Amino acid sequence: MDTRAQRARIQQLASDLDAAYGPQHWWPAETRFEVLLGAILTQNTAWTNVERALKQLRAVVPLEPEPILGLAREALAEAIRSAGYFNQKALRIQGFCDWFTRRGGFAALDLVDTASLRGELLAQHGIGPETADDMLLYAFARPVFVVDAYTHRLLQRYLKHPPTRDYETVRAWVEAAFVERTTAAQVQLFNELHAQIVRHAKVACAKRSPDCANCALQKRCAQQLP
DNA sequence: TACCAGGAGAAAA
DNA sequence: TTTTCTCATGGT
Repeated sequence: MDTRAQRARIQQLASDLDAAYGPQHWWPAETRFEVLLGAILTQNTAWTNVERALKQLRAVVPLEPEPILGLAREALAEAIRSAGYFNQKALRIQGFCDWFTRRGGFAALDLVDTASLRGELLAQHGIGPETADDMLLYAFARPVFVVDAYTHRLLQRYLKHPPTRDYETVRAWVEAAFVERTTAAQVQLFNELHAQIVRHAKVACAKRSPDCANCALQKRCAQQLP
């Protein structure tokens, strides 16, 4: 599939998902900093368990970097137990909070260009590409598309012959398909597109099931995988 | 009981 | 460089 056709197909996919599911109102959080916390807590974890962890943590300290840094590592881990991987995530959250405060918080980070900020986020222990892009898109309103396991699965079905599952390559495909839009429009579109892909994975193209009978994208989906 | 969930890092091959 | 292992709770 040539680049132009691929772009058109990704644009069609975004249009189909938007028609099928509409606005998803992501990211569910009361503050921008909660988005950052949630991005770490949700790593390989169902969101319902993240909500429990955030509720428990909020009962212990305000969801802000300094109070969280003031907690003992064990106390933080216990508070976020329900999100799973609690020892790892406690370490990651406090490391991230330390960087965030040293860097001057949102006031300073909002002034950093997107590529540099992404590099800084990826340099933090426990912040991989998906988590960094969650943060960039949903907390910093940067025009970055978040690739997840659902995205790989959906594009495999939708693009017929995807040449790669490489994170950066897939991210570049999707971002390139909307490069002519304004930054604000890209942020809005990537916000909904990622959320709608997650929504779609949950309600229709369930897991690895090859059955697309109830799929909202059935008409144009190239699925029909063996 | 087994599998999966809004991953990432370290170790092994 | 690529693959495999580990981390861990809660829902289905």
